[in-house]
Amino acid sequence: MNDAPTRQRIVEAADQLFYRQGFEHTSFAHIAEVVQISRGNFYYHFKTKDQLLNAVIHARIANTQIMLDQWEVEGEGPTERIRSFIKILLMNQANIQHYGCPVGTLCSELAKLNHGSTEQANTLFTLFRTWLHRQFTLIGRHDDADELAMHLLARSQGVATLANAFHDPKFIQTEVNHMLDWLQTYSQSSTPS
Amino acid sequence: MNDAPTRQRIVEAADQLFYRQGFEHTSFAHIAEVVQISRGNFYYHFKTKDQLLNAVIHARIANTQIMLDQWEVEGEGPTERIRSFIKILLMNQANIQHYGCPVGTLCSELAKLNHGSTEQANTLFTLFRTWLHRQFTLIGRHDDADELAMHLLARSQGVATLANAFHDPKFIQTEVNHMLDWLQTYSQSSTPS
DNA sequence: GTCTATACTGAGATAGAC
DNA sequence: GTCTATCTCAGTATAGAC
Repeated sequence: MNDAPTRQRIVEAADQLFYRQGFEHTSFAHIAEVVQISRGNFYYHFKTKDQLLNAVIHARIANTQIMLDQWEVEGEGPTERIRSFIKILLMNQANIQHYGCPVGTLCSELAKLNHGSTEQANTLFTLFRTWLHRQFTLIGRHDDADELAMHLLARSQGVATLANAFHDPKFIQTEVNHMLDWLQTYSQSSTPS
Repeated sequence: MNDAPTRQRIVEAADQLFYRQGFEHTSFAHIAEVVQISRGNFYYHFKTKDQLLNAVIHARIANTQIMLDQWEVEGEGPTERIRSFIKILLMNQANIQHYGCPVGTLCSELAKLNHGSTEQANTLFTLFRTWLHRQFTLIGRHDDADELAMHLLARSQGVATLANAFHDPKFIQTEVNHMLDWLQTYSQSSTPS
């Protein structure tokens, strides 16, 4: 099924289970079952559950960076790139309806647990924030690039949360359209005053 | 400290702890400690943790309904009432930065736990949704009242999630202002085509 | 209605053989 | 690097005295 080194397979399985069931609710036993190893073997690779969480967060950070770099290369311009961001709501529609946003739900859970890795998880948000910031700056919104970045981030977060509660694909589509329209009003002013 | 019947004190303490620490992370021992009763006594009032959760959700539904009714009475018109909704982000600013939105975080957690009370918790969202729906209808937006309600709900959810991650009061204020501006564009068209 | 005592379970974590 | 066996502890839940 998967020939990757055990450590990596553990991280991948944990990543999925943390997303689908939450960090706290996911037990070593469950992960071990998915990876098809014994619980004992587990501790050869990760001494504690928190260590595993850190590995998962770092993997997510790396994967997110790769995705953002990809958008940077593929997108013809900043507006087109921001569109890529907005459209992940559609790309991951099914998962979002089932489990919410992987970033938002993890950060919320860790914040409640008062967990030491809360800030590490929040850097996932920061990754998107600074990337969007750069795109809006390129559009010419030097003064409010961060504000626009946060605004868009907040809107997609909200859509994910409600989509998770109401399971309504039409709602996601409608909100994505609104966000694309909203973006369009800024891209037209690409040569600012 | 609190002379209310024990059952009610348990529900109130659980409500707070579920909000601050999450449902799963909160133990009977912790609640019992807050309420100053023994763990054994606990089971006289609630046979299971799920029963307690249901009591908490119903208490929240009742309290939310009271708040919405209050806004209905106090607000001079639908626009003013919707402003009350938007401004809870400022009213509860401190709590939201610490613990996120009480509705959103509970629904997200229960969805991940695949918990039987997920739908019950989601009715909290529905309460706001239908209330906002009515206000937008009164403004004259008969055709897209629900869409506008969901849109506003989503935006406040997103703001709560990011405020929880970044702890930035200025961000909340900025977004609230944007929402109030957005609302204003609709209230002016109160006599629709 | 409230208490103490206790049973039962599952989870994180360790030791040591292979 | 992987396994089995085991420890410890916290959490839910029950029984029964007061």
